[in-house]
Amino acid sequence: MAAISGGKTYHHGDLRNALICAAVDLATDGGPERVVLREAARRVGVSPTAAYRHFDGRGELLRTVKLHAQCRLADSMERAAAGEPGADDPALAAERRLVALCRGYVGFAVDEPGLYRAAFCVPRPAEAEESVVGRAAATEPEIRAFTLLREALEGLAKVGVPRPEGRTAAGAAAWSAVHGLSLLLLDGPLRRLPAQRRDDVVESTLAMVVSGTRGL
Amino acid sequence: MAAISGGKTYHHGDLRNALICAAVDLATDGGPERVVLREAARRVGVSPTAAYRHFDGRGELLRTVKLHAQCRLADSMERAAAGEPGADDPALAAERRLVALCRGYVGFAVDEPGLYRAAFCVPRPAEAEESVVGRAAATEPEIRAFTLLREALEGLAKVGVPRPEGRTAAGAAAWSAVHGLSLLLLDGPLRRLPAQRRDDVVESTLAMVVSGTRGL
DNA sequence: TGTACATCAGTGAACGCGCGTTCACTGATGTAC
DNA sequence: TGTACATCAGTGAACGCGCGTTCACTGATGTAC
Repeated sequence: MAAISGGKTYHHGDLRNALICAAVDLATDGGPERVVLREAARRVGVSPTAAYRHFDGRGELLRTVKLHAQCRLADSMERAAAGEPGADDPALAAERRLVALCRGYVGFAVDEPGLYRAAFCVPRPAEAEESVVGRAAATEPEIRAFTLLREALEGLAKVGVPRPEGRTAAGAAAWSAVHGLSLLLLDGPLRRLPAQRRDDVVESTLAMVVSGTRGL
Repeated sequence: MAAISGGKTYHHGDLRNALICAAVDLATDGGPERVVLREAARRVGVSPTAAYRHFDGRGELLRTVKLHAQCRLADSMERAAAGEPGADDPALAAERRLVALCRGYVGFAVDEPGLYRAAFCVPRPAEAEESVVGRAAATEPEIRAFTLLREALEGLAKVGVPRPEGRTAAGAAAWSAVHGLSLLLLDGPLRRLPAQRRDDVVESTLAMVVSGTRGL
């Protein structure tokens, strides 16, 4: 039942959440591979063993961080879209929303590189193979970031822009563009671009997405 | 001087290259983090220490693999472009070349995921920080894959398609699209797409690139 | 209200692992006289 | 052509590190009577 409220409760009170927070911090400054069970426990001031009361092991801790990071990414997108002024022309409004979502996506990647990478990290081999057997090929829930992009494109479709048959693919294309851009900016050869040039590249890419999906 | 020729020469004959090959093999099936100095030495049948005659350490070995992977990527792009039939209309020819290069890019990523990831791996923190001081902010050589894309866009420009001021940015945008697409297909949520659907997504993305850069 | 007991959430020490790297060394090769 | 020696390319054992995980345990909490 665990009274969730603050302070030092009896044992620890909320160790699971404390560990998640520590692990998220680790990911924030160092990416997913920095998420280390022992270090998380250390930061919370607890023995490594204690973590096993709350998680199956390192894998589950990391998976939790990954989900958290995905939420944060989607939040950033929605925040960016919420700040966008509407427009009388619904097609223009839909286009603006799409662009804003993309800007929120790339913005999150640039501001929180570690978390961003965690959102897309991939479990180590052993686990991945077996889990397909174990969980009957569990279909992973669609990432909200992608849902947002897809819906924005559907909004465009309503006012007649992208043709229905290409719509899912258009979503994937748009996603590819912002995802690739983000990674080139973070880890890739665009890493050292000064902020001004970076914004240019971001805007060009978004222009490509908008005018490019118009044709699909 | 080392007579490079085959067989077991005196000491080893060509240990440096043998280690590189082993390390490339490791990267090929496991990505950059699988590149482990001890394992490379083991595969060649040599003590780990021997590697230090030829490399500064693990970092240098990995950097060598990375360069190799980048070359392979560019080769794949050029091969794809070479197979493309020309066209009477130079604008069409230029567009086809761009698309072929992109197809070669994504094709390499899909066929050689480990190497592809190695081509874009990023050195561990400590090294990165210090090397900037040590090598006076050495500008890394431009990746040939990007040069190819940029030149293809310049080809398009000659026949009047993208406007000059946006050309570099257009290159980055195109690169972003194929890079992001590749990673979503490899590690990301598009990982489990059946081959047919995957091709659809690839073609849509390429269509977005072409029609999208036309407007820049 | 008080006591006995089950349960839950932690501890601390230890395991085995594989890594990168360093040490003092040895044995093969090539070179000068 | 033969010998002494420098150099080069390897060996083998060891270091320290930090990790994930398991073990038998202890101490605090909540519950039944």
